[in-house]
Amino acid sequence: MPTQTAAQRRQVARIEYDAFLATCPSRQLVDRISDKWVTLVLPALADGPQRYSDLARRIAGVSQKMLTQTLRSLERDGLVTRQVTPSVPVRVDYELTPLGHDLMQLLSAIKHWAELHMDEVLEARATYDGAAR
Amino acid sequence: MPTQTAAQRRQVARIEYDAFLATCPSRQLVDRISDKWVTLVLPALADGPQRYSDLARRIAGVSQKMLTQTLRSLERDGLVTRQVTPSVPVRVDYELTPLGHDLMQLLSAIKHWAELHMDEVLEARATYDGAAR
DNA sequence: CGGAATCCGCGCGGATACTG
DNA sequence: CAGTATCCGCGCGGATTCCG
Repeated sequence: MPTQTAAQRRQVARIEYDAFLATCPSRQLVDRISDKWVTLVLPALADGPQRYSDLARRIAGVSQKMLTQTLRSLERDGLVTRQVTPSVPVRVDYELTPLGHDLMQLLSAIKHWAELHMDEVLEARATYDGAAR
Repeated sequence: MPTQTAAQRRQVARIEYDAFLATCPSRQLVDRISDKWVTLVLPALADGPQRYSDLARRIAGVSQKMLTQTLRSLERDGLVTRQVTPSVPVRVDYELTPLGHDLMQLLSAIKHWAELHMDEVLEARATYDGAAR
């Protein structure tokens, strides 16, 4: 008589498996990097320090919630610094750290690649969709 | 007497604004590239053609639904090709196109960067969390 | 100005079952 | 083996409101 049902054994296997994934360092960073807003915020900081409101305007389409959330996680990961100037009204500047500058260059390369090859992708989509119909 | 309430004007502005974003080509590709599974599938194809089941095993953690969905979108965008061998059982191989190979190199660079600097990020997180508490 | 807090819809994505 | 189809939870992220 089995002490576990098949469903229970599957459940246990899944948990151990997830634990293995959690301990894989690169996977954690890949998840963070492959974030919609991260890939837009970092290149936006390429030209030096930016104010919060400037970022919000440049990355048109982002809500303050997502912008703040993204900046906090980037600060936590040591990729950007947050500089508060206690004037009236308050002024907050964000700047890339050396580490963040490294990553920004990689993401900017992808952004540049996207702009270069967008037409080829659009063409491929048209062909694919046309053949299917 | 205004013909629109403030809420209505805001709504109109939002729609025109979204339309502008939709016509921005690079944004569409950035959205596609900054996909959790895309950044894992493309590097997995770096060593040449891979069978569906091989990919499922290498990218441990992906469901068939997500793997299939990701491969379909990559095929549609002209980044991978799908080769069906009608044997018994069926065999399906996926391979990078020249365009996909280009992008794969950029994503592999990011994956490599993540593996290299994961320790620094973990250290920054520990410092950040420690200071906050 | 630069957030924090709250509410909430809906779409991503996992689990399961079935097919050629 | 390589999918397709269906159900469904839950977390992402937008909208709104309030604060220092």
